[in-house]
Amino acid sequence: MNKHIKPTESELEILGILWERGASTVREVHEILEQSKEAGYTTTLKLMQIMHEKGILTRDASAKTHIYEANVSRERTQQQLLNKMIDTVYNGSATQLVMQALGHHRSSQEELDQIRQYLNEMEKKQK
Amino acid sequence: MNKHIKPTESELEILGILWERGASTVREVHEILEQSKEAGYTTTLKLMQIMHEKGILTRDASAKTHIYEANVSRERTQQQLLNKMIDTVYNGSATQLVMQALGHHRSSQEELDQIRQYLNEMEKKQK
DNA sequence: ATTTGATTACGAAGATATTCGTACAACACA
DNA sequence: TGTGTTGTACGAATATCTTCGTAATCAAAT
Repeated sequence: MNKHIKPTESELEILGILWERGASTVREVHEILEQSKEAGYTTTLKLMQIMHEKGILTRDASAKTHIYEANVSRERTQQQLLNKMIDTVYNGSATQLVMQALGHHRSSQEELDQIRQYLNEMEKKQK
Repeated sequence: MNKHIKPTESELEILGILWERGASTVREVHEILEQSKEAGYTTTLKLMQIMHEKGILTRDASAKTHIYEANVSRERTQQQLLNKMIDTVYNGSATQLVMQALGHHRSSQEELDQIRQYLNEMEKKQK
């Protein structure tokens, strides 16, 4: 089965936090969420419970305070969203997306080199 | 005023078509939409009417068959979605996104060169 | 043991998005 | 003029997402 991940906006925010922190309690997630967004605690709780029902999160409920963890990989989710975006918004051109991404974010010298190296490797493989 | 664009999934699909085709009738949009999605004609109509109400589309209603056009630029919308995506899903790293985009889409030699050239220009500007 | 604080469970309200049936208007042409 | 076709308007049903109040549960502190 090739599970089709389609997290909502709010769910993505929570996933982002769990990917960064790893397994966490609702309170921990909520406290980070609060920094950028106004929300009640039970709202965050409910969201995470629903995500658990959907299978997006796993949880350890052995202790009173449950511990949640992302059950979809960051990479898979990234790739899925990226593909969708290239398809609908960039009309299929990954190159367009790449250049726009580069154009609007200051990249360090190291990052530019990293990308260049990546390009070189890709070229070799093509031959 | 800096309008904050936040098209829904369905709206994005329609925008994508209008960006490609330019001003179009509901039927024209609908026929393209049908190729990748199942939907009734009136559903597409309603969506485009709502988008018009929201200001996402303009329309010429002088003739019986109305003609719709995107009222948000592709670039602005791309940038907005891209930023959001880099922020939440790529943890702020545009470089990560760029490499993943390159890694999963066969790029032609021309495209690779184009990107390299772009990198060089960016480097010059930095100094 | 009782109180206090933190946590989860549950349900429901509100908001938004999606879908489509039906009615009405305009047009085409036999 | 009458009939069929194509289009828009409108409203409503459905689905989904988001938010939060309240009650029940558990644990720690007094």
